[in-house]
Parts: sequence; structure tokens; C-alpha cells
Amino acid sequence: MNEPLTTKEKLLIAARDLFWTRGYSNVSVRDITRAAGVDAALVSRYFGGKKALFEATLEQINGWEALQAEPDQILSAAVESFSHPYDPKADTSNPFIMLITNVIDPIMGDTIRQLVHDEMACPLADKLGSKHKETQAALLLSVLFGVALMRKNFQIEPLKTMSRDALIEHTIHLGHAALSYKD
Amino acid sequence: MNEPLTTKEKLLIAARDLFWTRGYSNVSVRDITRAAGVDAALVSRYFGGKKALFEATLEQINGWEALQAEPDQILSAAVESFSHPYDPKADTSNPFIMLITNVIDPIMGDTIRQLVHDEMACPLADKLGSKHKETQAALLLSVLFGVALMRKNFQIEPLKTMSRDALIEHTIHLGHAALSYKD
DNA sequence: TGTGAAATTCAACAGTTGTTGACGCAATTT
DNA sequence: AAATTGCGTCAACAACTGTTGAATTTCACA
Repeated sequence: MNEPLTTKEKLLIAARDLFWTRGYSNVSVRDITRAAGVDAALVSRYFGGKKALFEATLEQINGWEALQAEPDQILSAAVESFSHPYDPKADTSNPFIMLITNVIDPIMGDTIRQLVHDEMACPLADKLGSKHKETQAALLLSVLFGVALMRKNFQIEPLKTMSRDALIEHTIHLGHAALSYKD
Repeated sequence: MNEPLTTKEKLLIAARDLFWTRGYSNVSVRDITRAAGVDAALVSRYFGGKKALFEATLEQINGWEALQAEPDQILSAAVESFSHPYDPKADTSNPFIMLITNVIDPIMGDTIRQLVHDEMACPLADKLGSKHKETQAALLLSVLFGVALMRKNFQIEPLKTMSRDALIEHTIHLGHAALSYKD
């Protein structure tokens, strides 16, 4: 039935799991190939190098499209995509956490910054269309990333063990404040 | 007048500047000693190793005391401490940014998590004293860290270039939402 | 079964990591 | 003046980094 994974796929999966949780510079090529069960030389062979492998994992992000929702649903859509990570069974693959983890990185930081600017901040502001749309978009992202940061990285209770429904409720509450800024 | 810096002090200053901005694992001992203008061996000599040097820099955090304010001033005090970093002329030494940068780190993450739990989340909740004090404290921290993250790490406009006064205004606005959660 | 090409492994490279022991230097103490 | 003590330098270490060329295996096709 389901084809066995190719070596390239094995590398992409292992690379995503490790890069997205530990950050680009904190993962070695050998960490990835050990997890994938293949030789370390194949990263350069197949992808051209460690950097290119990381950039290939960025293609696996979905959730951007949630930010394309119509203005009156933008908040719930954003929160929904925020709480529905790429792979529901692997909570660590949450794209928000991956973006936070790698925007810190001294090598990949610029790449992530541009990605968030192009794929999140700008589309969000465009959809809002109000007078202070850029400010509202930036504040909304602050809320979304901030809650994710507290829950997953700082692991502050009760956010850490809170149900997803309760988390969404709190995030929407804060999100309304972000979008309510007028003058 | 002012004594010349001892080697130990030079190391602490260089270590703080680098560790706090790039993160523990992304800074090498030789990076620090090069910046301090001393030999690489002196880190192990004076502090016992790289880890101990990092932990020594944690002693330099101030701003905790702002979280000890009375409940009715807790928000403005927290925001004030948030926007008044350790060293006003070196914006990068903002303790919030340092905590975000190093909670990501695979080695120092646990240390930072415990620090934030003990010195921020718990004192904050104690001061609030309301029914949902833990939730309110966690949400308030989400706002504070989230805005700092967007401004400094993701560099989203207009937060990036916004004046500190405007930033404080927006943060307080979101903070009120965090503290307004009842049931 | 033999042949070629593709896939994978192996060994090695040059560079960096944190740490340590031996050594030299200077100032202070006997 | 001799000895001691603290301070700093230097070289070296073993482990790890990403990458590469050659050797080897695997597999499809004739």
C-alpha cells in the first residue's frame, strides 16, 4: 500500500523534527542523518548542504492560508491555525514554535524574519484594511506568538496544560484587544 | 577615578553582551574572550567553565522587583520594567529578549524556565490575588513577551521603529485585556 | 549472467569547540 | 636577595562541525 520512504523523504522528516524544535544551529548534520538512519554525506549529496536542507523544510509549513480569511473571521482563523499545528500528533511541529525557535538563530534569523513579514504580517494587514491595519496586525501577531511562547517554551501554568479550547478562548480574548485599537 | 576593569569584570561584560543577544549555544568561549581581549583559558580558570560563566551573567538581571508592585500598579510597573532594559543605551540587553533567546537553548532552557517561573510568574500571580490569578499572570506575560518578540526578534513594523511611549501605550492596552479575564 | 548506472558508504579533510597542564611573568612576602 | 603567590599566555588535547572524493554496494536492464 504505502510506499516505503525514500532516503530524501527520510532526511526531510528527520530534519523538520530536529530543526523545528531545536533550531538550525543547535542541530548537526549527523544528528539528522542518525535519526534518519542514513549516512551523513547524503545531506550535501541530495540537498547541496545543511542550509539548503533547512530551507527545504520551510516548504512544509502550512497554515499561511488561514491568514487569508476574510476580515470578520481573521481572528478565529488565525487562532485556529495557531492551535492546529502541521502535524496534530506531533505538537512540537507547531509552525509558530518553529518560527520563534529559528528567528533567534544567528544564521537563519534573516530568512525567518522575511518569511514572517511576507507571509504573515503583510497579508494580515492587507486583510484588515482599517486605518491602523499594520499596528493591529503586529499586535495580533504579538498575542499569537506570545501565547505560544508562554505555553510551549516557557511552559507557564496554567497555559502549559490547558485544553486547546480554553487556550483558544483566551487567545481570542486578547486578540480582540489587538484588533480594537483605533486611535 | 574609576578603577580599570579587572579581567573577571571584562569577561562578565563581554559574556553578558554576547550570551544575552545570541544565546548560550551560539556563542563560543573564544567569541567572549576575543571581545574581552583576554585569553580563552581564563573562562575555565575564573568561573569554572562556560556554563558557570553564563549563570554568573544571570545575576546581572534586574527588573524583577518591578513585578513586586502593588496590584493596581502591576501592569504599568511591568511594562515600565519591560521597556527600561538593564542598560538603556544597549537596547539588546533587554532582559525579556535575553530570556526568550535563551529559553530556546537546548542546554540552558531549563535554567531559564525555572527562573521565569520563580521570579516572574509566581510573584506576579501572588500580587494579583484574584480568583484566576495564575491565568491572568500567564496571559500578562504572554503579552509582555509577545510584544518584545515581535519588536526585537521578528522586527515587525510599526512595532520595530515605534517610540517607546507608543509601545508602552499599546502594551498596556493588551495588558488590560489579560487582566480582565474573570470567568 | 553480465554491464552499466545510480545509490550509498567510508575515510578523510580542515576548521571549531571547551578545557587543561605546563610555563613565564610580576608583585609581594620572608 | 630568595621564595612564594597570584595572574596570564601558550600549546595541545579530544571531540565535534560540514563537506568532499573515492570506493563500494545495490539494482534495473540487456
